[in-house]
Amino acid sequence: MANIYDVAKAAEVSPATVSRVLNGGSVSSERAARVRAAAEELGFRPNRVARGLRRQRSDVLALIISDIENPFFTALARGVEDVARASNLSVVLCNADDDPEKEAEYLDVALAEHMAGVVIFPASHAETDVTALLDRGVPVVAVDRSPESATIDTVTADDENGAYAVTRHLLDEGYRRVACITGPRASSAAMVRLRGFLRAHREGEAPRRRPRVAYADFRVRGGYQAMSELLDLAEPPDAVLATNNLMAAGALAALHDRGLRPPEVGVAAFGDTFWSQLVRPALTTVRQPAYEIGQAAAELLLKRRHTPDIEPQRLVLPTRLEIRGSSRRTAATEPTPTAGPAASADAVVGAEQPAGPGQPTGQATGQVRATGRGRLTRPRRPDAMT
Amino acid sequence: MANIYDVAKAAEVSPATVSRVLNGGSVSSERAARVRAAAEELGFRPNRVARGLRRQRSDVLALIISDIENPFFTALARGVEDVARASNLSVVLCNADDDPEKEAEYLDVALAEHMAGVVIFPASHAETDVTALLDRGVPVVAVDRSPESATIDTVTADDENGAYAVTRHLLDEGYRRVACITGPRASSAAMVRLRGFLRAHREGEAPRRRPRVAYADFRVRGGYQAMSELLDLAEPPDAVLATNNLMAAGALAALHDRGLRPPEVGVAAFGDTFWSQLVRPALTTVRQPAYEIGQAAAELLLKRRHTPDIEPQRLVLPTRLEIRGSSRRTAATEPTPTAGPAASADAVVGAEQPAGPGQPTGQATGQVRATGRGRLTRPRRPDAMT
DNA sequence: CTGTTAGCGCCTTCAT
DNA sequence: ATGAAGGCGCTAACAG
Repeated sequence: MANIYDVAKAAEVSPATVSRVLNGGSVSSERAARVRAAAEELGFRPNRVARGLRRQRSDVLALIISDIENPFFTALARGVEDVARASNLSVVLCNADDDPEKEAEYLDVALAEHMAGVVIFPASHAETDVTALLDRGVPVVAVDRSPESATIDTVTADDENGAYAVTRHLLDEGYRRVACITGPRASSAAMVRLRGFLRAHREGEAPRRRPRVAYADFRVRGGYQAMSELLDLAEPPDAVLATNNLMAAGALAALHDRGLRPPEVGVAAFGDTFWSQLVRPALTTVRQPAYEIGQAAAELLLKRRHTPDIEPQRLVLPTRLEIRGSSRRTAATEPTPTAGPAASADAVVGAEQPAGPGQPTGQATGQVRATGRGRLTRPRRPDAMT
Repeated sequence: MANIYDVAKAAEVSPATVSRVLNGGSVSSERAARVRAAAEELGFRPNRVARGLRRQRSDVLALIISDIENPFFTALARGVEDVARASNLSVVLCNADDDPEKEAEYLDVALAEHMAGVVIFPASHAETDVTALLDRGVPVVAVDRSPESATIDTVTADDENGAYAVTRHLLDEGYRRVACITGPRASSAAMVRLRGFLRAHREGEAPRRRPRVAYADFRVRGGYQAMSELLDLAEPPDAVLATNNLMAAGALAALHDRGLRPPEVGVAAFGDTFWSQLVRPALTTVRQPAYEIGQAAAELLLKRRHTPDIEPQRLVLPTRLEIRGSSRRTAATEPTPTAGPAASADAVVGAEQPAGPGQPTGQATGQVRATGRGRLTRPRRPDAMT
């Protein structure tokens, strides 16, 4: 494979001139043309490894996530990618699989490869250690939570207010015993969301009794079991908030198995996904601005890459409440339709359309991208968040 | 950051000795211990960029996929990863987004970074060009289809027989006008699946009339429109096969909007996903062995890495038919249940359980991994494929 | 604007 | 078993 010396020889210039042509140094247009022609002729591709060694920095950015199967991350990845590509950086995805050890390996790779930067969704608050990267000047931005090991740029969704808003919504719909299925106590996300849930209960005009909280494992099965146990109580809840989409799926299955059907029992969930609009009735969710988080993280990275010494920032992005049939009690008290099982339960607020013709496409291929591309033709409700 | 010279000095040996300790050369155990201690002390991390430059090869493997949001790829990625990690290779994911240009960029990166190998799901049969990689000795394995530009190792699912089997199943269930919603004519996957569909029709005891085929775009919206048009025909189909999961979602929505409900109209789809078991009734699918494909691809890559000159291989892996409520006409002719809209439509074949407690978890976290880990406790039906 | 030169960190002969 | 030395391909500093 040709290198710059070969090109230089063919173009009858020095290697430095070839390098300048490649990297935008000042070269007479005549020589530059000769270089380009020679490079083309020889099929020359600059060797990034050598360049990286010399420059002590590559132009590849690592995005380390904990679960590639989670739609949140796919949207996040697009946000990172779109911003990075605009700055001529490539993004590689590393799937740490929620395993601190695997994550450490990828952090090692990022370090040893002198990557341009790392966007990381830390597998663990305590164990994730990014100091080695920082010591070597590799910018690191954390998403969702920040590692204990260092104070760094962080981008998070405003989960607490999201949980608060959706809980308020359930209470406002007239549900009286709203329960929460949340994740393990060790998960800060689970705790933050729970906090918002509890705050909404404390604030009501009439003080309410302490709401039921079930701790599960962020998985479908856990959601199923938690919901089942809640329904077995002497005073079962009449609505439930699941703090992630998998547990919501489990909760829906549990309800279904007992012949209960939202919004008879109200259901809402954290995390808007592909199937949120696909199930009948469609599921009320708190949408996390995954794409925007990715964008913001990449932007912070680029900023810090340019000016390493600015103060670490903490960005908190608002969530959005997507109110759908699963939590609209009003729809449930209407007469049951005859045509199809859920023909009216799909009715949703305002200008939103039923899950049929158009919207699901947006969801499937990444609704969040729509924002970036201006393809979001549906009138947007104002954010339910303050 | 410390380099081997620093370590060598601290350990009072030569840099070559340090290198040998790192890479398993012969070093006296006493010196080796000194080197290790010094390396530990200095927090030394070998610089992979320099190593890559010297060795002309990295130990990172690229997986270039066309759509990170497609569950097929997430499972595929796990398969690649698990095999690669066993050989101490890291895997980075590159999301080419079905864009040949983006794909070319990532191929470029893989080339310029001297990656250990590339597993690629080619965005285009015609445009994807991997010759540059091959010329430089970077092994490339194609998944699903092989690029026109070269004959290389390829791993595919047996889509034609999968389509054949599921179509047979629909016919055997007694559906008489089975239509197919397939992808664009330019997509070889769409054409191969269609071929299986048509073959099943030709083979029946009684020759059947030529079945309806709708060409759509592999997206939800396209599936919706195609289904709508099929239903508008004078003789609408009583069953439909969608050749990917997104179009299936669209088709389901279209049926729903007309008050039709599977299995009244039979529905089956290519691609088993998270929500296949979540919808009611659960969706009959042709499961593609994504994880296994990933494994096989990585294994081919490793093999070729070691022995570059073996003949290119073509592996074809069997699909599996997952029969669920959406295509079981017998269930549909039973009296409509009173408790909940879908209480009985969930009944599924054999030992398979309803979508509640356990199975969805397996799905959500990657059913295919279960196979690898031996966690698949449910009795397996024999493969419907021959 | 252009060429010469040194060296990024490592591995790998080649000697010993 | 060990050390010395060259060079992978590129860029940045310095001269001209």
